[in-house]
Formats: sequence, structure tokens, C-alpha cells
Amino acid sequence: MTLSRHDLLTIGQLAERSGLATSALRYYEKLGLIHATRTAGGQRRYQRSTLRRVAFVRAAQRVGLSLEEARAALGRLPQDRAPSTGEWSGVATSWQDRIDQQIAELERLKKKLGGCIGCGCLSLSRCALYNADDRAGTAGPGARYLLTREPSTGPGPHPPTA
Amino acid sequence: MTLSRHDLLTIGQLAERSGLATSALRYYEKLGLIHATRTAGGQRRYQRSTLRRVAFVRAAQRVGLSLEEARAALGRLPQDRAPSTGEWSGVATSWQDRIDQQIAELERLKKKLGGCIGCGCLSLSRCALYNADDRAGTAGPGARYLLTREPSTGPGPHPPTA
DNA sequence: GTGCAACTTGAAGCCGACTTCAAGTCAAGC
DNA sequence: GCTTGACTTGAAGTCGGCTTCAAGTTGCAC
Repeated sequence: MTLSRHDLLTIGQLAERSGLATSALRYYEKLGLIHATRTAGGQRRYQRSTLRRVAFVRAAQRVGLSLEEARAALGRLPQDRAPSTGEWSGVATSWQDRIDQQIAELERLKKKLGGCIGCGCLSLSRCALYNADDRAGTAGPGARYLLTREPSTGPGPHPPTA
Repeated sequence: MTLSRHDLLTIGQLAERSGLATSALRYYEKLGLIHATRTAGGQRRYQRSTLRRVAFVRAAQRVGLSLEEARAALGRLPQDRAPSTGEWSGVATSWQDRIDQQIAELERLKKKLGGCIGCGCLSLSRCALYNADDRAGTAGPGARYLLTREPSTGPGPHPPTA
């Protein structure tokens, strides 16, 4: 919890504070999402601002961005200081738009399910579920994400993740 | 488009009608999601009801379920006929609950982003984004899904993918 | 100056949901 | 009966986002 020297964080400290594993941080570095200086012995030392970058990346993921997309978005923000209101609001509003789209999509799906309850559905060719935008939208496997914090203990047990 | 004989579909026909690749259908079969009879020569033939099962699985995925979870859910519905209103409504309402949770999560995130716009945020330790449930919730990578139709090239006002 | 936790590296592994491949077989229209 | 496209198989590959591993090195408290 206490900083060792200066304001530099070891990878372990950054991991603890960001909630990410050290392996993930090294991975982020490899992808160019964060950057570290090195000690004489070769160990990583992070500036406190890295904490912000990491938080930004995590938030980006929750908005549905890939790490690559997060990297692109990071490029539009200042490196070593907090972004200004103006700088941030551009990013934030575009993310909010994404979120709105995602919500709209979920609402549509929910409504379809409701319709199906009403119509005693799943009777082929009549049901909205079947003739959904599947056909249109399925060009490939596609990135199909669904925000879901902890499917956990509830109705949905989720993949063990090893 | 026309059925060859009886009411049985070849894998190609099922693929075309369901919008899935034949490879995906074989994969589903391997997982026990769908089932096929075989011709004398060993080729798969599907009953029309398989179309319903496939549609069900796709819908399950959109709700955020894994194929394994979809398989479990399928087990609660009749094999070869359309489910009754009662049978279906149980599934549908539980899915709607999931969707509601997902929507709620997105709303929370959106609100946080809005707060950040207001506060000129990302200034560490003050920002909601940082002290989000990240710490608490991050036991691992977790299944993190975000419903998003086309991450790239869409209407979405988001960063250039490359 | 030593002991030990925390760090270093690259390579390999894992997960889910598929796709791709190669080499061979089947079905059906002419 | 032949041709041709649709089908068969198992194994391996892909993708994103990491984790795990093994074997060696650093940093710091005592």
C-alpha cells in the first residue's frame, strides 16, 4: 500500500492497486497500452499515471472495446496527466453512445422474448426470434459480446476460467 | 429452399435456413445441442424441429449464455415439438431477467461516464470509474460480454479499429 | 552480506466457439 | 453410369485476453 520510493510503483503494487494480475500488466505493456521505466536491474517501475491508464483500459473493456481499440482511444488522451474535461468528454460521450446502442439491442431482444411468451411461440416462421437480424448480421463468427458482470451463482453458472 | 424428401433437411439446407455454417452445426452436434439421423451413406438428415433448436441456441447466446448453458436450457424444453406457452414462458422470463441485469449494468456504467464528464475526472481516487466494482469483482478475467453487433465499421462513433 | 519475496524472460497453455484443411464418399440430375 | 457438388471425418488452426511455467535475477530488510 505504501510507495517504496519516489512515486514509482512496482508491478506488484500496480497489480494490487489496479486489481489486475501482474501477468496482465506485462501483457498490456506488450500491447503498448502502458509503459514502464526500468531499474538498473531491469525491473519495471510505473508512474502513478499508469494507474489511470489501466483504469481507462478496464473501462473501455466494459464498454465493449477490444484492447486494440482501447489503445487507439488512449492515444487521444494525454500521456502523463489527467485529461481535461474537454478531452475526456469526447471519449465519454462516444462510449455512452455505444452503451445506448447496446441497451437498445437488449431491449429489442427482451421485447421479442415477451412477444414469444404471448404467442406460445417458437412455432417457426411466425416467431420474431427466428427471423431476427441473425441472417443479416451473421457475416461470420463476429465479436459477440454481452455485458454480464458475474453470471455467477445465479441462474447462470459461468465458465470456470481455470 | 425446397425440401428434398420427406421433411428432412440436409446439413446444407439447415445451414442456409438457420444462417449458421455447416461446420457450426457439426460442432453443435458434437456438443449435443442438436441431433441428426443418418442416410444409408452416412450423411446427416435433420428434422425440421432442429431449426427451432438452433434458433433457440442462437437466442440463448444473445442473452449471454454459453453453448453449455444453452444445452442445459434446451433440456428443459420438449425435443420434437414447439414448447407450450407455459414451458416457454419460464425460460423466457428468466432470460428477460438476465437482460434486465445486463441493461442495469450498462446504465450504471453510462451514469459513471456521465459523472466523469461533469467532474473533469480521471483524477484518481475521486473518480467513480476507478473505484468501480472492479476491485471487488475481479477474481479473474471473468466472462465479460458486451452485446455489440458489429464492433467495427458500424454506425458506432467509436475509434478507428486499426 | 544474506535470505527470500518479488521480480525477469519467452514460450506454451487455456477458454469458447468456431473455421479450415485434406482426403475421401455420397446423392442426384442428366 | 457419370459427373459434380454436397457431404464425411478428425485434427489442427484462429482469435482475444490472458495465465502458467521454468529457470534465473533483483531488491530490500535484517
